[in-house]
Amino acid sequence: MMYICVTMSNSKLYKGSLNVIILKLLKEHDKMYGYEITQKVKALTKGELNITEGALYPALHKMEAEGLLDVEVKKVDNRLRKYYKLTETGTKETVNKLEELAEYIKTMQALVNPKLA
Amino acid sequence: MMYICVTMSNSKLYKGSLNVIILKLLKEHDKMYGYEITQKVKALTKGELNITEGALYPALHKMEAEGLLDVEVKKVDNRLRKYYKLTETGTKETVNKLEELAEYIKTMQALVNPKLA
DNA sequence: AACAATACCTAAGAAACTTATACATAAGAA
DNA sequence: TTCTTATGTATAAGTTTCTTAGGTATTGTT
Repeated sequence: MMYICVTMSNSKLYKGSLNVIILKLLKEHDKMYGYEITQKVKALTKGELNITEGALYPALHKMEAEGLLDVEVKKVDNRLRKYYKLTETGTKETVNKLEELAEYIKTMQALVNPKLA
Repeated sequence: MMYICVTMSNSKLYKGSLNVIILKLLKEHDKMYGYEITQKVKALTKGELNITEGALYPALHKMEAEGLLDVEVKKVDNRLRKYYKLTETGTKETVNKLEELAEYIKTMQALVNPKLA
C-alpha cells in the first residue's frame, strides 16, 4: 500500500519562533527535558512542527547562558535527562515574548488578510 | 521635551515572512517598486514593521531570478524606479505561501494559546 | 543481531536577516 | 547657500537561527 503525503510534512520554522515555543511550554509544564519538548511539540501540532535537535539543544544552552533557564540533571533508567525550568527572568521574558508573538501575528494577519482587520 | 517609546519601535521580522509580505502586496497592487513597498508596509502596520532595504532589495532580486517577479524600469522625476509585478508562477507561489502562512499562524496559536484551539 | 526509541551533543553550512555604507536627485529648512 | 530630509536604488560584512548530518550511549523490540 502506498500513501501520498498531502500536507506539509514538516513546515520550516519561522526565525525566532523556536524560543517562544520553548518558553511557553516551560511556562505550562514547569520543567521539561529536551527530548520531551520535541515530542510535546510534535504531539500538539499533530506532527506538523518537528523541532530538530540541532536547533533545540543550542537554543536551550543559550537561554540557560542568558539566565532564562535553570538546569537540573537527573538519571532515569540509567539515561541522562536535563530538566529545564524558567528562572524569574525567564518568566518575565516569556510574558514579553508571548506578547510580541501575539502582536506579530496580528500584524501579519492585517497585512495578509486586510479584510479581517 | 522627552518622549519614551513604549511600543516595540521595530519588531524583528520572523524569518520567511518578508517574502510572503512582498508577494501579497504585489498580488493586491499589481505593480510596485521597492521604496513603495517599504512605505506601504510601514503605513499598513502603523510603523510597527519596517522593511529594511538591505533585506528588501536582495529579496526582490532573488524572487526575480527565480521567475516569480518581472521588472520594468521607469524614470520618474529624473529618478529611477523598478516596478515589480507577479509572473504567472509568482501568482501561484503567492497562493501557496499565503496558505502556508495561515497554517503556520494557526499552528503557533495552538501551541501558544491552546485554550483557543 | 539489528533496529527503533530514548536521551544527549556538536560541527558545517545555508538562509535570511541587520547594520552600515554608497550613490544620486529633489525638496525643504537653516 | 548649505545642510538635512525624502525619494530611490544597491551591496558588503556580520549575526542569528535554522537544517543537515553526524556522533555517543542505553533500553526495548523484532
